[in-house]
Amino acid sequence: MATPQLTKNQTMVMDALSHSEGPMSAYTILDKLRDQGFRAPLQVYRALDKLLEYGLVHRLESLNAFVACTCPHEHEQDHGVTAFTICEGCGQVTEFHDTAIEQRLSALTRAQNFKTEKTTIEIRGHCQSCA
Amino acid sequence: MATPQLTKNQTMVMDALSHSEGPMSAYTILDKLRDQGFRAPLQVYRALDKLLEYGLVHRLESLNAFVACTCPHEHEQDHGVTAFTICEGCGQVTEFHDTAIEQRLSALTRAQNFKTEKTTIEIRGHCQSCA
DNA sequence: CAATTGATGTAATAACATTACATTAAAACG
DNA sequence: CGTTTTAATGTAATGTTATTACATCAATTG
Ligand SMILES: [Zn+2]
Ligand SMILES: [Zn+2]
Ligand SMILES: [Zn+2]
Ligand SMILES: [Zn+2]
Repeated sequence: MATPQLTKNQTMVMDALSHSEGPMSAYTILDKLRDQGFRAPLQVYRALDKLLEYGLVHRLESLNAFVACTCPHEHEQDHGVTAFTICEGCGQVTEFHDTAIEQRLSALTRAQNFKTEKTTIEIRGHCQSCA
Repeated sequence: MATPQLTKNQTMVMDALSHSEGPMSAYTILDKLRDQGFRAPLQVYRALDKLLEYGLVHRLESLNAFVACTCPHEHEQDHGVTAFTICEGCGQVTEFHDTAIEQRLSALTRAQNFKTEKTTIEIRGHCQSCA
């Protein structure tokens, strides 16, 4: 699915995430955008839903927060299994992809006849600077 | 860390999870235990904190819910990386462990000098029956 | 027994997310 | 162009998940 032109609200949320150092919760995004006219959580959640659908943003399940995708390649379609390291010290999030992991998980789920739709891999710990 | 004797509240929460078909949210557990004297969320959350610490229970980040550990071996200590398949259809959760995944993740995090404390792997999709 | 530590009870509040309904903007079509 | 349809937005209310604060009680320790 090619990414369509973003709407006004989608663009504002995307910009907020892109310019952020780390992940932000929906309510943090809302606060950042209040002086640009945002009033209600739903404005953020609706924009996030689309951005997630387009693959421009990822949700971090263990933080209830969102980050802009840092994949180098374009977001034309699904970019396979995405994994993250998340530093408890500085909040830094690093996105990475690994085909070995992907293939191993694929083999394991195939063995139990499980049809995968979405895979979450989040590694909490401390980065080099915060160790 | 050897698992100490469970307290009254911890035992009730553990039993509720053990006898449940699938994962339960903290508030669902609270409702199940109301007629056994539970009144407030904190009674559940405090018990869950301990059960998680002892490795008897796992938290599913993508569901905000909890399941009893189904590991065959005893819970004397950390049982490495735990992964789950979660069926969107019937709610069935399957816990599994794989050293290949564990080693690959270990290599990847070591490469970025990241010190792992907790790893979350959750695979959402449909089980064989619900495919 | 006094002091400390761990567990519990209760209320209030914070943080995260969705439902419902009205309105407006954009796209598709004759 | 005007009509129909679809997508996006605005707003309020509510639902769900989790924590803070403070008082009490029980078990352990010296
Ligand atoms: Zn990405
Ligand atoms: Zn750090
Ligand atoms: Zn387990
Ligand atoms: Zn199923």
